[in-house]
Amino acid sequence: MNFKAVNVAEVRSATEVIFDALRQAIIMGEMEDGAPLRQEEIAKAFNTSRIPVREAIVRLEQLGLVENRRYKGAVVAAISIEEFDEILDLRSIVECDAIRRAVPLMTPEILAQARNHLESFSVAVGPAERIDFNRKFHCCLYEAGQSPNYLKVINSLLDRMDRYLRAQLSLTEGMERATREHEAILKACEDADPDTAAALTYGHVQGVKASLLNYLKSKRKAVPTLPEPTMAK
Amino acid sequence: MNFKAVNVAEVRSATEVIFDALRQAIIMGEMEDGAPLRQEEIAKAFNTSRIPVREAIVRLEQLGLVENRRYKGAVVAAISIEEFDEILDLRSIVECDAIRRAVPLMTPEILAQARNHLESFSVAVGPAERIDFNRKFHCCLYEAGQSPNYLKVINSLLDRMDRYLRAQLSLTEGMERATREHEAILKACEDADPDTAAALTYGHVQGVKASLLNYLKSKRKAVPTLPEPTMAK
DNA sequence: TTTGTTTACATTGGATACAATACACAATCT
DNA sequence: AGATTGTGTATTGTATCCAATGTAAACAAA
Repeated sequence: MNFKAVNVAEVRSATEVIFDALRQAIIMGEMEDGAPLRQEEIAKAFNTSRIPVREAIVRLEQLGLVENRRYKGAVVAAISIEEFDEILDLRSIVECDAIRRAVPLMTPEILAQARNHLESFSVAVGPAERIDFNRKFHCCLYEAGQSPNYLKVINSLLDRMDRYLRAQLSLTEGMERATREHEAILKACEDADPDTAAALTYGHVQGVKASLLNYLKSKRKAVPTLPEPTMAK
Repeated sequence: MNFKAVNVAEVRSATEVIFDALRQAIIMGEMEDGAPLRQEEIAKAFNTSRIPVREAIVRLEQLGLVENRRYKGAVVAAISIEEFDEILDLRSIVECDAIRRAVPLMTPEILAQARNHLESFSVAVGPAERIDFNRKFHCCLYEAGQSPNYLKVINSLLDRMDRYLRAQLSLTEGMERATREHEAILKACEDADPDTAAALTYGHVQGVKASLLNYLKSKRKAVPTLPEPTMAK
């Protein structure tokens, strides 16, 4: 007898599989803002009926990743500039407090792992990889705090925002700044200095907010009323 | 032609109706912690099939109001003492910042409405009514801030906590203290003093945390290992 | 009595079928 | 032409049915 044991309790339902896949696709920016999620199409792709697809969509809707309108279906939810402003303020205060709670509970292992993520982040080439390690770095630190509710809020906000960071993390300037700030945050954690870590985290997120809003505003100003003729199909 | 127009788009789906009803029942404490939500039973009660019931349950699960285990069904989610501690810390900082953002945007109408809620709260007799007006008072102020994401987080946390406030708001002491603190918060808002309003809100929630944790700990200590014989059925 | 096994039943997960609605386009009228 | 109405099709919402799983009672063995 020769088999690989698998925890039966972890076998996932169709709903979970579909939810994870859709969530990942949206977070990674593989679906444009406003792109529709057709139940039948998704069901076929996963070889299931529409029932688990619908439940996955309901979950996405509850997370704010899609907007679901009766008899019209779900589309990937976009974020307005005003909402970015608000979400990043909210992230500032929650992540700031999350890391303050976490610092006293950080073990050498966690700090080492965070440093790994930081290193992977700084040498990553593609935007997707960078976004991924950026998140892993921050959340790795927050997770030390054993505060599942803080984490749920943070992750939910990051889920909605992450894909918009591509532009920032494609620029050398953005990468250098992020790496520098991450380094400072990690050092404060290693020094077991919660208040400094908290202040740096707050400043970091506010910095992201400033550069993101700046970028979005300039982009929208560049397209005053109509898309460029060359963009038309 | 003479008829009252009704926005058909607002006619709600079975899923929405069921979701609202279940959510309300859980918030109001009409279902004990751990009570199972049987799909068939609920479907019969609403004269629908189990499909919309399942989607409603998925939404409740995403909000943390129920725990849903595969092939075992959903039960009303309880909150541990550690989680109360965490949730109330999270509420403190989010509500604190929410009111800070809101104060500059408060109109006389909003302030008047808040005062109404405060008045209704202080004279309310039943715990359910008190919980309701307590929430209306606070959220009425936060809503002035036009920060839907702050509100969503706050409401989600309140949804999970509110029913546990019954005991606090059944005591004269708790009511008097709450009314006094509400009065102070409202005054700071009327004075257009965001920082004072924020500080008072923070203190208010932390006060709730202290008294709630104190109550829960004493209650659990009173029942060391087994329930009293008289409680057995 | 206690432990393990079988079996029947209750409950949930998912597939299929049908109903309700939106949308696009043709037909009609002024 | 333009507006209006009818019609067909795509899509979503819900009901019904079957399969997979959990639960507990009945039963057998020690």
